[in-house]
Amino acid sequence: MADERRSVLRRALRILETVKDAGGALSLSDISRRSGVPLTTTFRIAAELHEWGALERDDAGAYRIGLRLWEVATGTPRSVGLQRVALPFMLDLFETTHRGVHLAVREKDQVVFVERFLSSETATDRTWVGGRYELHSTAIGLVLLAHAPWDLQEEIVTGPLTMPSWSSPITERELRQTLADIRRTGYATTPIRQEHLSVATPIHGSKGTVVAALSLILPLAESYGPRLAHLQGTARGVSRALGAPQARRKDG
Amino acid sequence: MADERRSVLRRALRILETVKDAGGALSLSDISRRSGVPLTTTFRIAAELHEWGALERDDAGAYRIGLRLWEVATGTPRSVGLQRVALPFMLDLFETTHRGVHLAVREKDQVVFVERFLSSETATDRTWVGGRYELHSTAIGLVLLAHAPWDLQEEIVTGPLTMPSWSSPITERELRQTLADIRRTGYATTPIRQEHLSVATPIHGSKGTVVAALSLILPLAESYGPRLAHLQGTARGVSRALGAPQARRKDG
DNA sequence: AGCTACCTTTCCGCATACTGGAAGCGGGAT
DNA sequence: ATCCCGCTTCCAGTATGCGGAAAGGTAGCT
Repeated sequence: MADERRSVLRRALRILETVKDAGGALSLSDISRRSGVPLTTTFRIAAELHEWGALERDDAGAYRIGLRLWEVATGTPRSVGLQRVALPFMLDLFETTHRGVHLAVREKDQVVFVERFLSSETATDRTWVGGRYELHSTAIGLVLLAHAPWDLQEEIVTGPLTMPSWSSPITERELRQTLADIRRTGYATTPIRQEHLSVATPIHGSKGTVVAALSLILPLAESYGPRLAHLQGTARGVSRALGAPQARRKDG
Repeated sequence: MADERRSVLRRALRILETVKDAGGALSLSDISRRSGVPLTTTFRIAAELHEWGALERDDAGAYRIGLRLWEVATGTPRSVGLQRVALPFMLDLFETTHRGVHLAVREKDQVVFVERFLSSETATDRTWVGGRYELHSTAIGLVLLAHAPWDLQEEIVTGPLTMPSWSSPITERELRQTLADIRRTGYATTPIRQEHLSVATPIHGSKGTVVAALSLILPLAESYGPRLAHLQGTARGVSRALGAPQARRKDG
């Protein structure tokens, strides 16, 4: 908050995010309190956002995210564009395996889930579409990290490696080794809450670089060999549909 | 352009929309030209949007809609919220009928498609998710119009009733009758390009009002009776999942 | 009814944050 | 080597956004 300069635009975006984070509808005063933007200013900006359609008001007058903003977001190449291509492949994988399927991309130093299907047994999964998570603590994030720009990898590898409570800690050395293994073998695995195993593999874009990752959640008991082949086949299918070069091995 | 007062926010939103409408990535100068915002100003605003994540830059430096904006749009109740609830019902309907299925809501005087599945034979369909269309020229729009606020209905009914080229013109009197019929029978039909028939029915929200509509695209030759029952059953399922009161008939 | 409490909206003088032309930079084409 | 086009930085002027104060609204309580 300290270094955040004043600016209508920044405040407007903060207001949008505040409303989004609330989940439901928010009153004007609520927005003002939660965002830290003075009430009068919130009023003015919210009114403008409402006029345009980025915010809507329900019958009680409370604000929520507007359809027009969603329409614009419909044009996001890395989420909607990717999702549109990947959906049929994911559905196919889901129907044949009946295991949780996740599709994610990297946004800076985090992983963002773009689409997912949950099997009944993994329905307790805490992730959600549009949510952000650490790169180094899940298989899907590790795949994305292993193919991220070198300086980002260094930054994360040498940074604090906090892990989920149910997972064992990891050292810098181990993580480096893990990332190298992922690049070599083409897939990553991580246990999930001592009951399941997440297996993830990269998806390549038209320039051959890794643009996303696909993962499958399996019961720990199940051997993952056959599923991995299926997962990788699906990922290859998506990559091909995205126009990826058919090279045998290509890292970005 | 004349009455549109200057304002960073308005210009920022216009820039976002310009980038969205372009479909792909746009250079800074392109954004400036297309949006009519002076180059320097475009530069400043685009930089701010980029910093926040509402815009991204590809490797050529061109701008496209950013993931962060999409994340915020993930919290849009009327599209994503509705879609999340309706998806399984729609998939079920699609799998049993193998006909095009559309889900749409009303935004002011237009219909916006929120989700759809196309059968192979209706793949030439010109609509797209996030697209806007006239309320009075499709079955799904007519359903939404029939349950819209009275003054909006009046405005449209008495306004210019332009129709798609392949469709026959309609008079004010006919349209009023059509809307009344829709409210009475609970569904609407319109022919689509002389080959198909669109059948649509309303979806009710937790307050009993019509919040969306569902449609099915059938070959004109096929009798729509059985499909209509299926469609209405699906719509009832979605309404129930949205917490709609189980009333036999309730108009909003 | 009257009172209180809270939320929304309007008002307005102040000054700050936005503006956009001009000029400098860089890179690709002729 | 020169031109052209697009991106970025600079800067002085002022339009535009700012936010406290006070006026409407509405709901709940005594």
